[in-house]
Amino acid sequence: MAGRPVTPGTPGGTGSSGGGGVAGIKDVAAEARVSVATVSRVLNGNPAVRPDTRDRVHRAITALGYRPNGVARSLRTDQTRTLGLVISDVLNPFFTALARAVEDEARAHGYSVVFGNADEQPALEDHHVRTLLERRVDGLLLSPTDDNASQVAEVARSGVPMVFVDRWIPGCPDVPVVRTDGRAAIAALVGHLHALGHRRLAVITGPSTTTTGNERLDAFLDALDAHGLPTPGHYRQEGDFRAESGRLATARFLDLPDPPDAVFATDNLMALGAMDEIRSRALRVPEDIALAAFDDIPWFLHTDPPLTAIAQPTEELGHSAVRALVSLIEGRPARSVTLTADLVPRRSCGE
Amino acid sequence: MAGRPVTPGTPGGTGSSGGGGVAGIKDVAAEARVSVATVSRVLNGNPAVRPDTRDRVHRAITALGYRPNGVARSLRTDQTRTLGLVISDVLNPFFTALARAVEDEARAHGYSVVFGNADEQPALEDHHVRTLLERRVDGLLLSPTDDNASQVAEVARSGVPMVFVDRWIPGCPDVPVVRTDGRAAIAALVGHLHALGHRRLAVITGPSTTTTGNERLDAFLDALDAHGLPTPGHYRQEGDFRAESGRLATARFLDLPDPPDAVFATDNLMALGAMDEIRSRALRVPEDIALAAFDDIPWFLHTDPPLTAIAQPTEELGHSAVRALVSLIEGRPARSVTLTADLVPRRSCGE
DNA sequence: ATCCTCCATGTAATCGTTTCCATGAACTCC
DNA sequence: GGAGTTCATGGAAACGATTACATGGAGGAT
Repeated sequence: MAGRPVTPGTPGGTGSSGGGGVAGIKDVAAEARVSVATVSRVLNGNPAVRPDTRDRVHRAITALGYRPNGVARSLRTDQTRTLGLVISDVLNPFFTALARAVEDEARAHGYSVVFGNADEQPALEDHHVRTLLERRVDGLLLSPTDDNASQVAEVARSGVPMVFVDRWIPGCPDVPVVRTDGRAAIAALVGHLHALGHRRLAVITGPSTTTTGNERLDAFLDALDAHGLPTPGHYRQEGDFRAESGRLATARFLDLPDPPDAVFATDNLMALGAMDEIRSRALRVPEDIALAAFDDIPWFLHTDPPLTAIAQPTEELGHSAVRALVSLIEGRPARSVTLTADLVPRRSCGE
Repeated sequence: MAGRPVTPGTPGGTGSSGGGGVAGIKDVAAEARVSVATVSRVLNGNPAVRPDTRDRVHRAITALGYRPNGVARSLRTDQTRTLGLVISDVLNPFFTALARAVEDEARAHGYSVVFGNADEQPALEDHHVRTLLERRVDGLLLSPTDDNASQVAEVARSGVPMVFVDRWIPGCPDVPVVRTDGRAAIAALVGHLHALGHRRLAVITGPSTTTTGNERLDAFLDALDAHGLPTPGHYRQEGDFRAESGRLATARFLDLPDPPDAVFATDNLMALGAMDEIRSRALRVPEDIALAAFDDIPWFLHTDPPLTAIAQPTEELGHSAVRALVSLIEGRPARSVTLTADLVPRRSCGE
């Protein structure tokens, strides 16, 4: 609120040094007996500085413990060397792994990453996009929570480069999409379930406002069709990609007069919820009901039983997304990238 | 590298608007036919603006899609409304949950959070601290990877408020510590194991350069002592808080002529590694060997068998840490906070 | 010896805000 | 009706860096 009081100061004086504040470029210049321009040149590796001058400046820098002010630098150069990443849910291990991959690749390119956790709430997502834009990030990585394009329009208007990762919003031809195509893996999963004798296959989808939610459902229905399996509406429940919704959906399935003999959760958190519910009813997986999930995580190896899952190349996803975004930032074009997912069969669907 | 070329521009002209760039406060002022000072007042909720003027400015803002430049604002006000959080490992669900709690509380106070993932590497941690300091975060939340205090000294010198969370560095009396005391819970765990008949208790510790590593080991040894149990050196292996080290340590234990009948992993990732190794040898938990972990996570309910764990109040930890840091930032004093952990017994140590 | 070139360095404008102070208009009060 | 108040607004100086342009000295060519 209050801000810092502005003291008039001595015009042409030592500048920022004054009393006991943090050393500024002027202090370094004074200490090294050169101009601020020269200090700046040394800072930026400009070769037009004599070696001895350069040394003198370096000594002054260490003597004063000077650290360049990134804010001032950003204002002048109009770049923050910062990327914004808005993800849907930090507690979801898939997004955590993605975030980590993004940070790694960004650091390799000399960028920091500011995260925003949308928690699957469009309003929070909006908040983060707005904040990141105000902070003038050089580029934005977005995994949209719903298909509301209002924020995206704003971003586009602001001219900030943007890339969609994992999920995207239809009708944004200028925004590259880096994602995984799960169709083939889902088809393989349905084949796997069919081969193991399961015929009543149910699915817990994500929100229909997300592309991943729709795509996974479509692929699942197509695959059922290909195997001549029925697709009754009550074998389909919409979740919100979080554990509780998976539990609820599973409860509805199990309350049915003819419960499914296999459940496919379209993300790992909903699979966790499904397991909660199945366990609370003292049912066994896969004998009583089979279970499979989209997104593989290390814990799935050790669940009871080990869970069959569809694994995305998460790391590659994050790296590609950053590469695309950096291209855009540096004025080069960027193309969309589509990777493929793999089925990892374990015991949860049967032997 | 190149930066933006600086064009001389018309002195006293329209300023930043010029061609097709992003609208600046000058453009808003021109559009609303007021001075930039008035626009700034409206932006900052200064009451000394006539309502009709305020409306005019608001209309201009929306008409131009103006978004204040946070970088310029930060330069002027000397605050970024940003907190830095350097955590040891994003892939560790404990830190993920912590990060989420931190972000929530920070947002409630009007701050954004910039994350740095140290990946348990001191060099990376240094990099992030340096970067965050250059970006002039208003405060720093640190969970130090080792006990090297060099970076901390730098931070202290830079005058940036700092709070340690979870782990800390001894000998920094001015830095508040927000952490969990696990001693009682560890004593309870040892009692639990003893009551179930286990006598050969082994521990996988964290690095001895971390306070949490030392504290958990000490508490464990003290508890063993209290029960009159031996503490042979080969029942102690130092890990690095990551899965692979837990696997390795467990392998060493199992290769012993007299392997332990219970293993306590001092974090969840090392417990995961331990399970990997136990499973690969076709041993059963808890019949062949009991297993318990520090840090509880949702998946532990569904592992085979459900894992006994020590749960930290993660959310409260994150919230308290942010509150302490915000206090410091606003010039108020901040006290250290110590919370307590609880034992959550499940099947992995016996019935 | 003179002029030209090149190189290292300094001077000052600039980025987009915030905020101190000055200004002038509209009131109030006697 | 004049003097003092209050109030809304504008002008201009910062914040700390980068960088175009000016400057002056050394060295080379003639």
